[in-house]
Amino acid sequence: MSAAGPRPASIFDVAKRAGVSHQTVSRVINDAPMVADTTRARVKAAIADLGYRPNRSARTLAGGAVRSVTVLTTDTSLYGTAETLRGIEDAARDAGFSVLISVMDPDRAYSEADVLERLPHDGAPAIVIAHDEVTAGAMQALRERQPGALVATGGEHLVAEHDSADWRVFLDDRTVAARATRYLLSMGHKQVHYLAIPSKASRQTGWSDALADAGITPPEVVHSGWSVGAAAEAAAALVADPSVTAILCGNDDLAFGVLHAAHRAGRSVPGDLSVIGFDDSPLAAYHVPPLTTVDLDFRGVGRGAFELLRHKLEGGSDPRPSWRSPELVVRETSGPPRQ
Amino acid sequence: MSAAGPRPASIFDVAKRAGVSHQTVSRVINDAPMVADTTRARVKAAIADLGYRPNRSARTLAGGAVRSVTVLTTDTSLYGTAETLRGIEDAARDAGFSVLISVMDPDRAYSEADVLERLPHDGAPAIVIAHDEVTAGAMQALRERQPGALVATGGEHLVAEHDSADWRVFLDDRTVAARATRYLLSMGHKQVHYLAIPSKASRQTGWSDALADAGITPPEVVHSGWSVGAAAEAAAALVADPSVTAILCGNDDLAFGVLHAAHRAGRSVPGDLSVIGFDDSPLAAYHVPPLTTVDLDFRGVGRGAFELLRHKLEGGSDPRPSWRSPELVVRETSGPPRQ
DNA sequence: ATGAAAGCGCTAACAG
DNA sequence: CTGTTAGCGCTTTCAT
Repeated sequence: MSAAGPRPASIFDVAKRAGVSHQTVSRVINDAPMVADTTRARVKAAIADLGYRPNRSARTLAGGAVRSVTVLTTDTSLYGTAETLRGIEDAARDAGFSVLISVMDPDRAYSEADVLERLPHDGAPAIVIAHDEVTAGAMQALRERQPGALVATGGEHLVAEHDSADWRVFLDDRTVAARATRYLLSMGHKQVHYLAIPSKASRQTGWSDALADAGITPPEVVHSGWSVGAAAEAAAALVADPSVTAILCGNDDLAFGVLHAAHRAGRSVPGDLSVIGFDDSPLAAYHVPPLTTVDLDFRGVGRGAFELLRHKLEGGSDPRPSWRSPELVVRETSGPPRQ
Repeated sequence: MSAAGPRPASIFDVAKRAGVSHQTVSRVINDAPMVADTTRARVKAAIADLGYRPNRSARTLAGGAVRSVTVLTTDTSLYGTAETLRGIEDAARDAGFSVLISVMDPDRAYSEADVLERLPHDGAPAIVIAHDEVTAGAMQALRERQPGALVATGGEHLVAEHDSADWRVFLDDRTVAARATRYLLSMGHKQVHYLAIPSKASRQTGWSDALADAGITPPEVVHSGWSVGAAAEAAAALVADPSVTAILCGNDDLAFGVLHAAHRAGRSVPGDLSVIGFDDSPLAAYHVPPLTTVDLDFRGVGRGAFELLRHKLEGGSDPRPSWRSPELVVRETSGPPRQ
């Protein structure tokens, strides 16, 4: 009813076999200096013979350097989240960290204690992928309890401006949203509508700012769930309205939903209607027609989040942002309005 | 340069504050019987006051019941993998387990030691989402080292038939692949082609079996990578061939790629060409045109994998498969060949 | 119903 | 360069 057979080899077994103290073994497995080459070799041989592998729990407990990150998120299947996670994993693996992932329910309420409960122990390093109320709450809770061991991605809108930014990593989707909106305007569209993802994304701000700058009153935002299906429904009325010629969508999935709805409503794209998404998900370029969207380097941001966390943990050289800036990728779902 | 401020409260702090021994506190946090109600209340109050939370590493080290699973996989962004992971997470959370995820590089070679390295300690419970050589290798390595603490999903083709199935959980995609093939044949297609995902999936076997049963020699399989783009390229020649009227694709992404290629080649779907995918990913129903595909309950399988693992760990009632069987979902990318 | 003692496997701080 | 001594915070097992 239980796991394996005999008790796994411990550091003491290795020590005995190599004829050294357990401490020397510890030094070897931690690549510490001050070990004679011959000793090191002998220990390594013993390790190999015994199939010894260090016990992570023991290491953590004994207070060695931290080697794990917990990622808090609500939905691993959303493109942005999944990619960010990938980036974190990549970077963490390179650094020899293991990744714990804790998925929260977007429809539940979490107390501070509930959030802390998700860490392996108090003060454990964490990265929050914040894009909704639940994750934003988790972010705040950890921010207060362990500011030195927290990094969050996203949520630009969620924190006060004066707050130091040394614990957050995000893409400037606001600026690019404004750019996308201006691009549509410049092609002759008189108005640009916005179909919003559930998260209060700053891209919405960029959109309305750009409209305001152009002297246009932003129309009412249409809200959608995260799924393609939800978007298709939410946008049904919008696409049916012949006066609507351009829709900016909170992400690619919503854009696909809009495209579907437009097709059903008999409106051609981009002839009757221009549609722009956010994410540049893998399908965007291969949709029929290919989707105009915004390239968002979530994977890079994930890497950046990990690097920043590690920096906070261990010091060392300041990590510099290394991800691509958001960029508008014009494909075939956008064009001038048909006159 | 380090985490939080003062040392987090330990079981001893709680004990002192509640005026009991640390052992009693342990009993309380483990819901053990044999604790007076008043004592229990007092301890709980102390826990709340101090904001105490048990340290997972210490618990694990001390040999308490295991409360974590490590999931080994190669790609968290593939639909099937992501959904399976979701299912595992859901079930694990319900059971109070934490989920460790270890993502392997599909293009690397891993020794047995490399695989074991990814577990927090020897004998730690693991679930392998096996769908390529790397994960299949990990599955075998763990199978040998710790048969009692391993469950794998997928990989029906990877193990000998006589092997007991008490550690694997999978969808019967072979049968449904045969059914899909027969469905195409029954509509009048003389031949059905297959665009394969990199993984040696049993759906390919189902396809060729169905053709053979119908007295048709299966055409050469066309191989594709996992991405939509790769599929579009891999299928370019196939879709350009007017004698090809039906293509079964290894998954939905490949199908989207084929649809894209077909569009570029000027072949109409389903008039000139029928296309069927696997997965019923969220986009399938909303593609233009909606994709005929196979519903695969990965999330259910993920749950099932966790339940099975837990059963192996703790005994208890036999978990029964609770996921949906694969089912063909006919939408608008399939039909009779144009005569 | 509660407490005391021992130890899980490891690292840290000190001795040599 | 190497060994010794203390814990880390918790759960056993055995007393009481």
